[in-house]
Amino acid sequence: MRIGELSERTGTPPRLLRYYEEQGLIIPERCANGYRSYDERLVDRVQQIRGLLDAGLPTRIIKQILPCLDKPSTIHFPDPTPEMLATLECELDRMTRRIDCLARNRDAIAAYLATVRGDGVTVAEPSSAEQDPAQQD
Amino acid sequence: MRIGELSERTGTPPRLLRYYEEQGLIIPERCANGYRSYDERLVDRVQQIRGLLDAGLPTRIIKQILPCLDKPSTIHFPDPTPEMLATLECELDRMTRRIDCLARNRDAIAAYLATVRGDGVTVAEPSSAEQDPAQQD
DNA sequence: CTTGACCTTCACACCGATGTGAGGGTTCGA
DNA sequence: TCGAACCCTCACATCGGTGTGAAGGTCAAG
Repeated sequence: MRIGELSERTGTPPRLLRYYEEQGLIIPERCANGYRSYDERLVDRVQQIRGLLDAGLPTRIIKQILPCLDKPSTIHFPDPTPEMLATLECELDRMTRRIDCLARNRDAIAAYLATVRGDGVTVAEPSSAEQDPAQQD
Repeated sequence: MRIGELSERTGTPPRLLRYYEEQGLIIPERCANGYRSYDERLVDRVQQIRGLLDAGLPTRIIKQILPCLDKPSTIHFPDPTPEMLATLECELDRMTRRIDCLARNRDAIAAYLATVRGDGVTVAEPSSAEQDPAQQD
């Protein structure tokens, strides 16, 4: 598919698709006329990229971890250098910390919302601290 | 404490502490000589801010959600407007999506690392897909 | 053939988070 | 009293992700 279609299907401006390419995150084919030609799988990949960018990872890092995340076979990466592994471990760690931070704050927001909505208890008075755990997301 | 100590204790450059103040995220006292004076609790708060920033939230949003996250009493916020609640729900949602994305990719990285490290299986050959689920974080 | 929708590259601009430095005041110890 | 180590404000620079426009090539439909 060409850039317009990928743009629509991923909700990503063409400019950004070119930017991601420039950063080495995706590598489209080229048609005879110079147009970019994207593989179907790049739809998912682009959404993955956007998600990671939104979560605060820079393209430099995303580029490093993407090759390890290809679904087909889990081991797309023949010869990972030790420093590569170290980088991955480091990022693994950072991501875990991010997740913890987000989860903690999300839960706090959820609790706040549950409280102000008066889900069984009428605001103020931090006395009892139990009710049904129906806060599924 | 003054800005230097807070800076050291949070690993945050003084410039950023001033920036966070400018953005309304923290509001230090002022000594007679004009120096900023930070409350002990701001150590945690600053770290929380940094975590959220690192997780991709802009200061504008952090400023909105911080008041709902004060530990002492969960209901620091007397009169939340409906649009405020809508904002919070929206952010709750975004954070959940971020968490999902991060968790998914983190797990994939962990799986990759487990594989290349040869944790019981010797690389290549994507044949069997089971081993002990000992990937606790 | 022309028009319009699509694509190309290039370049400049914006915004938010952060770095850095100038110019100047305060405090404390030598 | 002097110097070092703080602090202040102000302002400009950088960097990454993104927006936008100019100048031009390709292609299908009228």
